[in-house]
Amino acid sequence: METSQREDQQRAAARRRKELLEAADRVVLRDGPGASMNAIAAEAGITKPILYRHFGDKGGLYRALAVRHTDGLLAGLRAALDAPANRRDRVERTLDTYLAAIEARPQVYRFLMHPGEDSGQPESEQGFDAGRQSAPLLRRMGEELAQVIAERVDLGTGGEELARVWGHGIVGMMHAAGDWWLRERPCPRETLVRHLADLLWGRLAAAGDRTDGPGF
Amino acid sequence: METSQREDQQRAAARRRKELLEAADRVVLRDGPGASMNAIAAEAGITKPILYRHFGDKGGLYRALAVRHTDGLLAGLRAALDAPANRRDRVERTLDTYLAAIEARPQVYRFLMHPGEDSGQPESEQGFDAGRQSAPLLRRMGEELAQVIAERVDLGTGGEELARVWGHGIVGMMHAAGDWWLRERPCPRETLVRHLADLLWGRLAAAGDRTDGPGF
DNA sequence: GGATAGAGTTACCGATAGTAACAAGCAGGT
DNA sequence: ACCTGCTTGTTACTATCGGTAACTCTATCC
Repeated sequence: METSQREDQQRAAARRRKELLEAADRVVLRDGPGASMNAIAAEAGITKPILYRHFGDKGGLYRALAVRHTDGLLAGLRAALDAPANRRDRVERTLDTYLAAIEARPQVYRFLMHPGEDSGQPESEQGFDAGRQSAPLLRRMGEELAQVIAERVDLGTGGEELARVWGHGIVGMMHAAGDWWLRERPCPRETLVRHLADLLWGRLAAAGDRTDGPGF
Repeated sequence: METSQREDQQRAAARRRKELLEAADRVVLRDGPGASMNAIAAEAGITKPILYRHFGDKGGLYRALAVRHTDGLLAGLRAALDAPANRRDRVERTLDTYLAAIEARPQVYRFLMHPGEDSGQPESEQGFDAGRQSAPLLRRMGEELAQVIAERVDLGTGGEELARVWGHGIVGMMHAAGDWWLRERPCPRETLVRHLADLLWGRLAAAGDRTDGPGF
């Protein structure tokens, strides 16, 4: 059995690429999304042009980095979404999976979602990049959820379009609420999950008007 | 009546600042969020250091720009939110106000929300800035909505916290769905508004499971 | 031994944010 | 008349960053 030279080289390149990505990960998590290509190359023990040979440009590197993390998160969400349970439980578990992920690794979250903000010391403002990572993650999650909704919920005619609207809308709700919650931590995670599920369960429509209060 | 020299100067400075912001607006809307300080200064008929004297740094300029647009949008949303109508109508009108705004001026929207993406020709990737504008707008809208919810909806004890969760969640839903809709335009605006309002009205909870389809 | 291919380096380019340092107009006080 | 102080404006510069061209080194295959 002869592993051809070609195959060997390709495997070596893939391994190298993975090493570079891990180095980039360390730097980005340490220096924030403003990490420079020079810094990443130095962390990997090499120099810039090699990074460019592997990833094309900075966007390519950051995209590869984002895909790594995004895939991990999406796998978890898919599991929660497809679990054998009633709908309310599935929704709560999915919300909780997402929130637990961003709670556990806020640095990664900020890299994926808020690539414009430094995470560490108040460094110079310039040079951050890869702003376009957040939208793809949100969009991928939205499409994923839309598909699950369309598959498992009976929405009648035109349900496919409705499912997509809801998929993106629910993901956006989860994202914005999670972002706010991560910043202010106003309540424990389960509470947030319950509140959001309540919202999706129509509690806003069911609640009565307030008639008390000053002036009424 | 002596207008003191000091007051005159301050008014002149404010007027100048407004002119500069208008020039910056034109450039940003033409060149996308990657507009350089040099380009903005040239459009205003001056040179860079003056911009820096007025706005401190690029973030300051972009922040001032964002505040301008954000205030306009928020005023419209407040009006729709406080209109004398039943809750469903208010919700639909608010959603429609937001979506109409981003539909009418997508360039402004992209500047506020996706500062990382060029809008025009595929220019060089570097130099965009002011990534942190989108979060403040979303947060301000979330807090605004939370306040209206807390004021007008009876949510029982702990309602204030619930209102904030919902405020941010609903704003995120609106934002993500709007972003997706603006990109793909899969349906007319009224349809999107109705779908989102239906989601908030608990139609997801009320719908039955699908039992048809291949394999079941 | 000599050609070939990849990994790696140095040294550079062009653009950008941001900053001195300096010049010109214009008030008011002496 | 002259100086002082303030604002507006300029030119010319620095530092940094993304990205690239051209070169070297090493190992492998013929």
